[in-house]
Amino acid sequence: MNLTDSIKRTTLHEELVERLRNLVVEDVLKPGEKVPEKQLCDSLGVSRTPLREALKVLASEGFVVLQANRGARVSSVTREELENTFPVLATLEQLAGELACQRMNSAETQQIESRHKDMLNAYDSRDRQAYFKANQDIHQALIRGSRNDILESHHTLLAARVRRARFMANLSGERWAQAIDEHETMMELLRARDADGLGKSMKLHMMNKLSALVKALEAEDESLS
Amino acid sequence: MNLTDSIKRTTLHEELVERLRNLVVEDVLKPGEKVPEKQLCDSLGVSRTPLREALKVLASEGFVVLQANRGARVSSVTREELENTFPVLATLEQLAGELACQRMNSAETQQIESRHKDMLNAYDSRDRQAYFKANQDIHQALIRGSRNDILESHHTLLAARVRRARFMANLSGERWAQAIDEHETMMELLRARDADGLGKSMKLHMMNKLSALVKALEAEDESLS
DNA sequence: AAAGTTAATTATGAATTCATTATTCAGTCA
DNA sequence: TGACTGAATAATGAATTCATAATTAACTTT
Repeated sequence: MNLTDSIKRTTLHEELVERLRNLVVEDVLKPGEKVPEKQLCDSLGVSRTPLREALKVLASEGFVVLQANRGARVSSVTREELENTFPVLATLEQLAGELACQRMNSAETQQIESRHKDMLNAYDSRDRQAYFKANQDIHQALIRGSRNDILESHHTLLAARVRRARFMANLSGERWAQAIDEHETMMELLRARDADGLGKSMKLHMMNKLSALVKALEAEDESLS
Repeated sequence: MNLTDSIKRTTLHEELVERLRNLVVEDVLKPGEKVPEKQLCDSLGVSRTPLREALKVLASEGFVVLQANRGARVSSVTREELENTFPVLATLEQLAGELACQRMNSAETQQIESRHKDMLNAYDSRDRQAYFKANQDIHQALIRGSRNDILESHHTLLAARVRRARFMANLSGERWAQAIDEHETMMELLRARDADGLGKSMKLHMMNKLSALVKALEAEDESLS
C-alpha cells in the first residue's frame, strides 16, 4: 500500500490564493482595478473570511495593494518596478545556473534538451504561445535543478510578478532571434557543465530581456502620445 | 500647517504580522512550537479573525507552517534551509553591493562609516549585542543604498528567517576577527567605489558566515552526542 | 496492564453578524 | 452653474457564531 502521496487536503483560502493569483497573472483582474470582495465572493461561491485571508497573502506577495478601509487593488507593475525586479531575477537565475550545472542529473538535462527542441520548433513556426510555454519550462527546470527551495520560491514569485508584462510586450523579430541565440549558448554551456559560464549567460539573458521589454514599452508610449 | 506625516492608520492584522514575526525572530515563540490561536488572542487582546489573517501572511513568508485543521507551528530552520538560504542572501548582497556603490550619496556612505566605527568599538570591547546591531545596520544600509525595493524586501525577509540561527550560534573568536577583516575590506572597496569588488566581497562575507555557522552547529551537535 | 474503541472536549475553518469608515448623491447656498 | 454640506448607502475591519475535524479522556476487552 502506497501512502506517500498523501491525501490532498487543501483549505479554501489556499485554493483562493492560487485562483486569485492566476487571475492577476493572467490579466483577468487588470492592474489598478478594485477587487470588490462581495462580488468576488459571489462569483467564487465563498464567504468573505477565506477570501480576505487570501487577499492578505496576495498583498504580502505584492500582487495586490491593501489600503485600510478601502479594500484591495490589483497592483500595477510600473517600469521602475520592472527595472528593479529584473536584476534580482537575473542574479537568482545566475545562481540557479551555477548550481544546476553541478547538481542536475542526466534525466533532468535531457528533459531540458527536449524542451529546447520544442522551443526551436515553436520559433520556426512563429508560435508565440508555444514558445513562451517552452521557454518558461526551460527556465523553471533550470531553477528546479538548483535543488534550492528558497531560491525556487523567491524566483517563482518574482517571475509571476513580471509575467504579465512579458506577455504584453510582444517581442520583436530581432529580439526573438537574439533570445534563441542566447538559449543555444546556454545549452552548450550546460552540456559542457560550465557552471560559471551558464550562470553568467543566464544573467545576461535576463538583463537582455529587460532591455527589450523597456524598449518595447517606450515604443508603446510614443505611439500613444 | 504641516500635514505631510499623515495619520498613522494601521489595521490590526498588519500590527499582528509585525508583532508575531518579531516573536518568532526573537525566539519568544520557539521553533516547532504550536501557536494556539485562542491563547494568543487572549494575550494580545484581539479576536481570532485578524490573528488568523496574520498567520496566513506569516505562513507565506515562511515563519510558520500551517496544517489544515491542525493549526500553525513555528517553522524550524533546518541546516539544509540555512545552506539554501545563505547562497541566495549572498547573491542578493552581491547585487546590492554593486548597486549601492554606484548609487549611494555621501551622506549615506558617511552614515555607514560611522556605524562601521561603532562596530569596531563593539568588537574591541567584545560587546556582542552592540556588534550584532551595528553589523546589521551596515548591511541594511548597503541594501537600502541599492535603491531597489524588490531587492530590499526579499533580502529583509530572508535575513529575518536566519537571524535567529545567527544569534544562537555564537561566533568564535577566530571567526569574529575574520569578519572584522572582511568588513574593513568592504569599507575600502566602498570608499574606492569599486562596485564589482564590493559585490564580490559582500558575497564572500556572507558565504563565510554560513561556513562559520555550519561549523558552530556541528560542534554543538557533537557536544550533545 | 496494554491496546483498541468510543464518547467528550477542544481547536480549527468558514459563515455570519456587527460596527465603523468610505463613498455616493441629493440638496443647499453662493 | 458649481462648490460645499450632510444624509443615505455601500464596503470594509473585526467579533461572533456555527459546523466539522482533531485531540483527549474514559471505557472496554483481552
